[in-house]
Amino acid sequence: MIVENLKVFVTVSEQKNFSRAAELLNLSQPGVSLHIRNLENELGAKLMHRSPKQVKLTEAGYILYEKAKRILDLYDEARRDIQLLQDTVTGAIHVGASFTIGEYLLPRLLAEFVAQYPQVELQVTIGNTWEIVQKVRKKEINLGLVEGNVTGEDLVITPYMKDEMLLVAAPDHPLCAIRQADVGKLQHMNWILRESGSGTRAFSDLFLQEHKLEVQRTYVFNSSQGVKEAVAAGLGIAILSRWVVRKELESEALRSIPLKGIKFARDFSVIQTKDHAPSMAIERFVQQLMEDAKRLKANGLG
Amino acid sequence: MIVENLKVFVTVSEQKNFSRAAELLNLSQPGVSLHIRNLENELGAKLMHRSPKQVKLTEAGYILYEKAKRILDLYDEARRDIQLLQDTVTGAIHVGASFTIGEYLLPRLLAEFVAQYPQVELQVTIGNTWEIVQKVRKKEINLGLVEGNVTGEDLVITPYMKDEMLLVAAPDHPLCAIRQADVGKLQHMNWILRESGSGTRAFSDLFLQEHKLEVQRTYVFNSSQGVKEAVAAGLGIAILSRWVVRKELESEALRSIPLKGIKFARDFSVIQTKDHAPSMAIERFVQQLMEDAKRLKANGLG
DNA sequence: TCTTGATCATGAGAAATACTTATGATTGGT
DNA sequence: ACCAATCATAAGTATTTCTCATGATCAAGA
Repeated sequence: MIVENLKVFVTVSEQKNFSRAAELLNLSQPGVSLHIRNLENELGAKLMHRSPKQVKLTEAGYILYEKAKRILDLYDEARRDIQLLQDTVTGAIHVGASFTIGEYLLPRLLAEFVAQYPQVELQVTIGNTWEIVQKVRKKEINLGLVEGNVTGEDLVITPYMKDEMLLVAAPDHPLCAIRQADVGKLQHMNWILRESGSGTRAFSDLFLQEHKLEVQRTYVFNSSQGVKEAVAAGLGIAILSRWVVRKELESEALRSIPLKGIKFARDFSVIQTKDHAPSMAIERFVQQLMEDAKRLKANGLG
Repeated sequence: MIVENLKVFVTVSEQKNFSRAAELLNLSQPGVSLHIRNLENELGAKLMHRSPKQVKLTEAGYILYEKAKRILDLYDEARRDIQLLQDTVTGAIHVGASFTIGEYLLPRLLAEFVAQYPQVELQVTIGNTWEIVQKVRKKEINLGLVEGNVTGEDLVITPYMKDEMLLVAAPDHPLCAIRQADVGKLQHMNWILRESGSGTRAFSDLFLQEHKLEVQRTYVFNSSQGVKEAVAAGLGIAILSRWVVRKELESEALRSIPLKGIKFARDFSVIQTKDHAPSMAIERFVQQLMEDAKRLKANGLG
């Protein structure tokens, strides 16, 4: 224990007996003597009169005793409060997440959460945005983490983080040669897309539609990994979250193409049903999610 | 330091930076990490989120932080108060003591006192009761510890301990053969006495006079040791404090002769001048003297 | 009076812990 | 892609703590 020295001192003071204190503390009697001697050396004062018949606090000892008792109380309180915090947060959480969030952001968050609340049982379901929203509605999961503009009267939707979307291509793609690409350059391209129902797909569709871009060919994958591989192989271009392509951008396997005057962005949101009060565990989970997002933002990510 | 773990934790919490905390604490950065890890293991909860860009307390960490600050404050208070106690008790004490007290009781008391109040400079003068009283009057010494019935309008005399006097003789002395000696048997004996002015001498004189005892011969020594040697050599008998002959009685070098119906006793007293307020050091010294006497009494001595 | 029991101190060696240096991993900035 | 800052990890060393054995003190009882 952290304050063991003081614990020993208080026990001896109250027992007025080194040997008895040693037993109570599961220690040898010389061990107890040592503790007291250490304290006396550190404080530069004799703390107790010792004799075979009587152990009695000196004045200095009494001063320390009064403080030490309060210190031990405080430490116990701290331990109890922390324990209580963890005990309160029990039960199970079933989290749903879209592929982007579930594969690239959630793992670290979960690790932190279980470290702090080890009593909570966590289950994760990954699916595309549409699937997750459906499961939240059917209460098959407690909360969903998805991207894009989900709507629904029966749902509570809380954006918690900005997500930057990037237009990516293989490094040897013609677009990469252009100094300042603009949207006009994107006509008649081959596009790699996620399947329908995916938030990333919805985002891409919206972009293509808004800028009236003609598409030459499309390839559809139902995983981010597939999309990335296809883009890297030079099969086409894609719009993906920065989180998804972070590693590939660093290793130059993919390249991000900035588009003049266009900043792709969307929100990551928490989706919950309206009706019943969430459990303590869920509340804490959301709280930690928010804090984590804040921390990422402070670090210049988010 | 006793609460070093918490000190490290608080420092890191406030600096929000392990390395900086390490510098402040004169520790290596891994050392700091270790402290925090130990705390986390002991409390079974993660205390801080660590990242190169930010160190932040978890909820459990915040709980501990609040308590830890108060614990450190309490410990500092304790240390300060104890230091204050010892600082207050400074200066010099000049103690005078009669031979009996000075040689047989004072040494242990002094050892205890300097352990508790190391800043006090102690000087001791040993002399017979009369000499000590004179020195107190002349303020050559701060206080005197003497035996017997000292009187004096100008002095404060505080008895603090009973002293038992014993009639002692060599083991082969005729008196030792008598089963129940009484005062009558003490006529025409050889007596070993201390010099005039000694409290022990005054006690002996009073005893001889009260019981109208004729003395055959007297030998006078100005030290207890001399008296004991003379008695042991069979030169005569003497009345001495139990404290003086304790060892000799145990080793059978001398024997105590109980006298029917007579219990020798006198007081040990503290002698101080009336006029000026004693220094803190002197006050504490007297206080400790009293406590020590109480402790001896509790142990069946006094 | 001698022994006995209870108690605390001390010393030596063993076990546990803390500390440091060197190195690795992560992250954000240039 | 590299650099700087920061925390984690590993291995070896140093320090501290612990226990066992023993010694000293003291009072009580045979």
